[in-house]
Amino acid sequence: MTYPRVSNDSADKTAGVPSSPRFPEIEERVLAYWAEDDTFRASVEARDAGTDGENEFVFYDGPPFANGLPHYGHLLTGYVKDIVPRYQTMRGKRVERRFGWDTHGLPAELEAMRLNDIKTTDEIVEMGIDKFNDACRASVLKYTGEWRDYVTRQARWVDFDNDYKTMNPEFMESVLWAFKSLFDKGLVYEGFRVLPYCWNDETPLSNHELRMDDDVYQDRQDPSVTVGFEITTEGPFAGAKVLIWTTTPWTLPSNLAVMVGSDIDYVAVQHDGDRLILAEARLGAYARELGDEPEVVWRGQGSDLIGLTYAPPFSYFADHARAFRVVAADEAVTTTDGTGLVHSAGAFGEVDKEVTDREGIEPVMPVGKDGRFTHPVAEYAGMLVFDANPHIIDDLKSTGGSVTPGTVLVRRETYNHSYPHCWRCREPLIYKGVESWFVEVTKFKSRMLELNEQIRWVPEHIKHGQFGKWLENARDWSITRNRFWGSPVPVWKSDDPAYPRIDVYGSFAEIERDFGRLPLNADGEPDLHRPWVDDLTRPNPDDPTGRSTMRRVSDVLDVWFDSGSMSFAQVHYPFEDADWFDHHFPGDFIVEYIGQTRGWFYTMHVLATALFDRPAFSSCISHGIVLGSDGNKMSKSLRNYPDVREVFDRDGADAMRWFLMASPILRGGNLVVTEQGIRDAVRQVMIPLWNTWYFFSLYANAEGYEAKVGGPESLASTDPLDRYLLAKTRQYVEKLTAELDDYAIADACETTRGFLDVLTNWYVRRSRERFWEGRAEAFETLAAVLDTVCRAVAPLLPLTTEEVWRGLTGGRSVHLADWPDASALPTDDALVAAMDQVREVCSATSALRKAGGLRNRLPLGSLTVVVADPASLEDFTSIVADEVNVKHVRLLAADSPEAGAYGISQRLSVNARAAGPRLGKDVQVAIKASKSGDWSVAEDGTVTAGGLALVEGEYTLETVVGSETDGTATGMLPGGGFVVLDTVVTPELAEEGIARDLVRAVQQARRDADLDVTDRIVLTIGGSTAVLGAAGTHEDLISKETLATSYVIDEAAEGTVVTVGDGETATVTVVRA
RNA sequence: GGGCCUAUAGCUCAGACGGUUAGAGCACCACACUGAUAAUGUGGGGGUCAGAGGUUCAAGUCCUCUUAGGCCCA
Repeated sequence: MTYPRVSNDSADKTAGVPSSPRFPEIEERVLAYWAEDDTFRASVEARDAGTDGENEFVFYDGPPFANGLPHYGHLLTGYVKDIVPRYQTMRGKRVERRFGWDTHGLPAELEAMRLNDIKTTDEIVEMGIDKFNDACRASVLKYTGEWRDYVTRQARWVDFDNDYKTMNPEFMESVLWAFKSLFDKGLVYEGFRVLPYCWNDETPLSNHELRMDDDVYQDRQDPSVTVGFEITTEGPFAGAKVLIWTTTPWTLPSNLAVMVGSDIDYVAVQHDGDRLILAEARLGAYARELGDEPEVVWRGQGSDLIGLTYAPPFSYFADHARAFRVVAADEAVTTTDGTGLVHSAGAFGEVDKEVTDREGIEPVMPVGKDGRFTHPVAEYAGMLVFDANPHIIDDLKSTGGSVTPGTVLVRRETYNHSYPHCWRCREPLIYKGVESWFVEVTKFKSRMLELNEQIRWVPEHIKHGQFGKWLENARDWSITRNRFWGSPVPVWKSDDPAYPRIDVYGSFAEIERDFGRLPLNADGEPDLHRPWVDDLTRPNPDDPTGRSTMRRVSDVLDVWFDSGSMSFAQVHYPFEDADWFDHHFPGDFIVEYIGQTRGWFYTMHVLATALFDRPAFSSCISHGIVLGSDGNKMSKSLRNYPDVREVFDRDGADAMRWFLMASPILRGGNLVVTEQGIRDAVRQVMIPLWNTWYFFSLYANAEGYEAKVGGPESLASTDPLDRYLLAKTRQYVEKLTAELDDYAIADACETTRGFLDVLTNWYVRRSRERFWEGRAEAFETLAAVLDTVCRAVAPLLPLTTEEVWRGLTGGRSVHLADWPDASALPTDDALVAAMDQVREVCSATSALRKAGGLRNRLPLGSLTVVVADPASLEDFTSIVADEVNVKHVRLLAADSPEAGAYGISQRLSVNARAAGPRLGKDVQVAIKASKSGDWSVAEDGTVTAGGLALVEGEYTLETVVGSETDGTATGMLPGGGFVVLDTVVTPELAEEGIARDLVRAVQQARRDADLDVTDRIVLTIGGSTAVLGAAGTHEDLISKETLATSYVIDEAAEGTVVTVGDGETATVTVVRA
């Protein structure tokens, strides 16, 4: 037993290579071997980093937030994160791969709140921030073990021991450094911003959280009101009323302005003694109140109204500076609903805030963090804003409470609309202004766009599409959250506005310098988390009275600030490894799903631009979204996707890898996960590869042959099939290398699938006999190709190729091997082209047999192949003869007289690409003529079609052959030329056909008897006269093919009854010799 | 409402520069082949290339609009 030379199979070593492998079991054994052998570490360390890391390929792991188990999306990304580094490693690069964990943020806090059954931030404070943050820490670490299991099982090589976590003090110190650096560059400021806000959870939500679930937007019924505000500007409009419409009546006490569109047409109409102003386009919608043909007393545009002042609907902020004016907001005002005039409540809407800022109006905030009204809105104080709506409407109707006289309620109704709800508590959100610190992204946006030009995006359209557009519209980034579990905002402020001072810290050392100590947690370790960092206070140095204190602002940083910092924070830059970082930035490669264009890709790019004036990464694959088997988002409750562990156990990690990597998802499309698709990967790729290996081992073992992979014999065969395979392998490796260099992983899979098809369904099938004969050059060739293919496919099927390659070579690991050198393989494009033509010849001949009802085992006399260059096929006539089972193959030149004799007619086809530009419109005439037969060839060879002379190159003339004549059948070849099959069945041929049928019957009997391929047999054949005759004539053939050492022909023999030839009956008996 | 992507066989997708008979894999049917194969080969059915208009001698391909889906933004 020579093969497998090494196997991880602890079972019977003498069993050889299994013909029907159980891939998941093989995978488990390979994984165990890797773990024991520490192959991953060896593969990294086998490559030298080079001077200043010039030989390193830098990969950044985008940190997942591990608050649940990995799903297909994570696995998909993980496979890409494995393939590219594996490939680069084999190309000779040193590729460190550190796993990263995103640990901070609201999801962790919410999980901790759920586990501790608390609902509000007050309860968190009550519980103790230290205890709460301990709970957060525990919750984010809860799944790390499972993640490691899944990632290991999927055969992703990544360093878990030397990982990074965003909550580690070193990481957080680098984050502080980043904040301080931005502050020092003048790129950080404190401001006030409107965000979606959950009053129940007492937290603003990021856009990301807003869209956490599909059902965040739910239909909701809200009251909607149309209210008129009285104009106070002296002049023609005095006393008229501007009509506004809102679905949030509770924002009316905070009204600060009315927005109009400058170019929108407005009218004033007379109604019950009032003049009401609204958009002309909205008159119809108010017919109920205003009548079908209201009396229009004024017409104009929004620009005519701008600057008018009005009495605010409520008197709470009556003296507010610069407020209660009609202002322009062309981008925000439409006439699709409402009145064409929009009320602006400053801090309760994004557009509202933008407009009031522009107009220099300070926002007001009479709503507390719990969503209840506060001072000065006395009538509704303590009421949740939604609960206050009916009271506010009642007061508007009766002009009661603090409603300003002159304000009128024109209409009240209920309004159904899609409204955002908190993804966690399902309560309706409000928009609310909150204090926040910002990175002034707008200041360096143009530089971000410039640096984006240096990034290679896959797919390419992301660069100027989704990512580029997002950059163009970048707004300042709100980086603080009024929460608990996160990196602290390293800002200390004086608590007395009379003595203002702000200190920003960028390191432990700076903190220790000013506070005399480090923030220490309960275990006495330096810890930048709350509450420890909050404990650091000191007297305000700028306060001569000594009474005011420097206190940290209570916010923590947005988690995206953490993950955007990973490139430098994972190595504790600039406190350690500053030199290393300098040579490893930007990173060479990152990959995540397309949504990260506004997440991780974006925050990495923002911070890299602002801090280093460089992009953070050179190449980025941005893949699509994985969908369930029904085309919808994967959902646990719908059970619309196969269980990950079940797939690992049943089909294996390589099958799943192939399915995902070969799919359109890496070109930016979406992917529907189906079990069928995963099984197809096994069938189309893994089994062909494995069976080629099994085939090799079967015959090499039978022969006791050991191939010398890598030796001079490997590529030395002169056999045409071997030379063809080697040349084809070279083409394959060249193509694959180019594709992987381009990150075109799906293309690489398709290329591989096509190559394996040639390998197994042409080379191996056509070479069976030579292997059976034990031909050394065949073994050497196939071994060399298997070695090459294993190495080339190793990144795409790391587990399967490992088992095959080690079994073939006895080496330590295919992943320690070098990427195959295509240039070492013979190049012979002509040979490859000739073989492709040979396959066409066989294909065409098979079709003729099929049409003529001539079964394949029946030998035929001859096949004539008529092609342009018959010499190129000379080496392959025996292959053709064997493949299509004919006695002789004749090659004829297409222009030879004899070939002409087969021709029935000629066909003219016009090459439109060549003739079109010259002939213009007439080319259509020529084409039509060529099809209808209205063309001719003159004596001198001039071709005329439809009366138009064609010049050389504008047409091709082909000989067309008929389907059948007596005793022959003819068929066209796709690339030009044709084949002529001699269909005459002589008695000799018929007899040999029967003999072949007998061989087949005996082989089946051998199998049925469970004989080994090398077992010798005693064979007895009986049957009709024709059968006995064939068995006698072809005794040599039959006994050789079936390994019969004893060969008996006995008319009366009993045995398995089979039908052979043209309805003849035979009996065969097979006994092991 | 805006931006990007997608729309080709029952399914999943290819289709440089526009070139006149639009391909592949899977699935289906028939036949053949099979001592490596869970296969394979041959043939067959299956297409208004989402729709409409335009440019052109010629459009699946280029332009405009529309429709549907996805992603993002508002």
